[in-house]
Amino acid sequence: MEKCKEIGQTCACYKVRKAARAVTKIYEEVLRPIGLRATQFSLLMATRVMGPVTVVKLAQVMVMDRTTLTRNLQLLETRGLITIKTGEDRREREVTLTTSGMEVLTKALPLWEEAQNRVKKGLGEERLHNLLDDLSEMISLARKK
Amino acid sequence: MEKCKEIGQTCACYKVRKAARAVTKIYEEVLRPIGLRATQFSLLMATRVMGPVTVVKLAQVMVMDRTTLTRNLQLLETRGLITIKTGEDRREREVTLTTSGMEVLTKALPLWEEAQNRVKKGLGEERLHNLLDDLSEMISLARKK
DNA sequence: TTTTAATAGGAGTATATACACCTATATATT
DNA sequence: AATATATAGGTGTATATACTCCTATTAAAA
Repeated sequence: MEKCKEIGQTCACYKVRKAARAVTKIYEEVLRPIGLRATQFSLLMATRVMGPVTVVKLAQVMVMDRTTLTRNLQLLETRGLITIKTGEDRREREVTLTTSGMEVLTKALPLWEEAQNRVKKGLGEERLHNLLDDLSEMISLARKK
Repeated sequence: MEKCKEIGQTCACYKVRKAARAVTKIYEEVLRPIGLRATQFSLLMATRVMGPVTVVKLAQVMVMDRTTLTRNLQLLETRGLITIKTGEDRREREVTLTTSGMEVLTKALPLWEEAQNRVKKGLGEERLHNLLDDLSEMISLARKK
């Protein structure tokens, strides 16, 4: 049980989750004025790029459980930032960004940039780039099985 | 709005949260047989090393909101894995690992090692080490303000 | 063509997370 | 000592997350 101390420094899960809480705080602080959570901002961005897109496809890209995505999308739909309607294949549901959603994103972008710059300056551009690459690797690693 | 695509690759918040979901899945998969979530495992570990420890102190170390910690601790207390009792300073509440909690940790450790090894092999020991260091840097960066 | 498989998605439930607002206790100020 | 302030902690509420089990629809097999 003497390992416990090391694990606090070496456990990938612990460290990544802790970092997620920490970095989320930075971004949500700046996004609060427009009432967007970190996940919501990411979802709107993804929808902007991929939409119209099905729930399953979006969940794959976000590495998010399909049912988690459903709940998250419902909130955005209620606020009129996206639309969700049945696709040609009537099993599928297509998610699309609305004009209102686009407007919110336009307001969000400079705020996002504030947070991103703070992280960039804090870590250094080089190091941040490296970090993001390594995280991508970790993500695809987890996808494999 | 053409920036949207890049942001998917460069947003630190998005990437770290996504990685957290991905890596959590790996660890929770192996921990499921003993009924521990990733956060619960980390909390037990932290309590093992730091306990008896106050809620505020534990929250600082975990970079977790105090109230979040309260809810998480309640679950562990209900299961008899920790005890929470009023300290000398009667505002404080001291968290301590129980014998039962220690036993669960003993069972959890080899399972945790499975997951950790999978990540270590996937990324390479060197790269993982680097990644964890960079995440530590990001965490302390977020702590500063 | 009927039956069976696979796929897309939702609802129930439980945990994780944090903000706003509250109480209790200890410390500092006067 | 009485009051004010700071600190520790909890509750209400809302979002985030994912597992299990369910239905609907499409595609495949017989």
